Amino acid sequence: MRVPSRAILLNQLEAVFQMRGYEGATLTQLAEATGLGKASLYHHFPGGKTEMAAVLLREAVARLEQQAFSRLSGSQPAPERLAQFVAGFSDYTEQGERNCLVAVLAQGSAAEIHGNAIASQFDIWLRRLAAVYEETGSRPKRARREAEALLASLYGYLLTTRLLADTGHFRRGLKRLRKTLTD
Amino acid sequence: MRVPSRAILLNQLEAVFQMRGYEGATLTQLAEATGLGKASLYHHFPGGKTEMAAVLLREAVARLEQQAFSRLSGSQPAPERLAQFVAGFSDYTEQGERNCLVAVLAQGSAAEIHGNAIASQFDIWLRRLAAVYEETGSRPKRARREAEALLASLYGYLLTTRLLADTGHFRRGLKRLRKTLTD
DNA sequence: GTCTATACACCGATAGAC
DNA sequence: GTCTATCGGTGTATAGAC
Repeated sequence: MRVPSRAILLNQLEAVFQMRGYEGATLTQLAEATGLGKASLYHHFPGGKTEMAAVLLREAVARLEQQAFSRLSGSQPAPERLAQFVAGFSDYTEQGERNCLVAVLAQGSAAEIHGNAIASQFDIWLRRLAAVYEETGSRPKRARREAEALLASLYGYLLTTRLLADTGHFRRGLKRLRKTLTD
Repeated sequence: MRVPSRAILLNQLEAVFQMRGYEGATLTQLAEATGLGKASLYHHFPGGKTEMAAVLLREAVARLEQQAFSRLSGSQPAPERLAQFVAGFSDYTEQGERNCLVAVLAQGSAAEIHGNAIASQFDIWLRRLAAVYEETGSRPKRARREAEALLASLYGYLLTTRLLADTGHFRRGLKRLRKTLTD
């Protein structure tokens, strides 16, 4: 396998933060998940947990962009692009199996560091979604509300899937959501 | 003041758990928020953080029942009752200012203790919501999906409101949601 | 680049005086 | 019912050998 080992390492670390949250992820758990010793983690991330979270956050935003939001700019009709975006979001979360790190890092003490960056990133995303809704004929204000409703639904399904401990809930919910978008 | 001081104490503790999460809420912070010493907290909750979380969870479920779900059983038309339920949920979260403790305790290490109870409680809530949707003419399967979509939207708005750091987002979203229910 | 061993702060929790 | 003082354990982080 010629997969950059750095990517594997980041994926393993991300899994711990997703499951335990920022405060809940201890260096012992992060070390176990990666198969490295604590000191070795500090070789890769001299800044410790703080740096890990910062790197993983940038990485998560980039992946969301690539897998979901990039599908908003295409040649298909606007509703079809929105449905593709929802499908991309599902891919990003691995069909609801994994949480979104952006949401994870917006809570607790991590929010004090990353809160502003996350808030402005979400506003950018909402503008892009709203622009697509405007193509469907909605006026700016209404388009913004529709964009907000869509993101709330996506993150809502992601959250309630955890509350219900059932990823089938996520898959069915997003399927339904895609259908309402293309009707 | 003739307000039961126990209620004030619980409210102060709940605020810390809501803002910092279960792991993030330290005894030092809990003590500071209540104006008590750590040892005094152990007088009220001999089981420590574990007991606080358990008591607060029961209390939160009871308040959700009282403020939101109880409005599903009334004499008005089903859509109107659903809108009332949404309004009650808004009250419960103080218009998005405060997070839902049930959602907070479904994450990290607290999930290992309370996860099962939370999952079955949410299933009960979904059944009650689905029953109301059935009154509007939806078949059981569809009613269940509509119930899931409604809860996902509510908790989604609560989450994205935190991501955006803007409670106006929550108020507008729920207003919009109520409107779609009664149309 | 990985390890063992360790430093030191803070965590949850308890003892015991008042 | 509240406090101060303190315990043992674990958290993050570092030193230094290999």
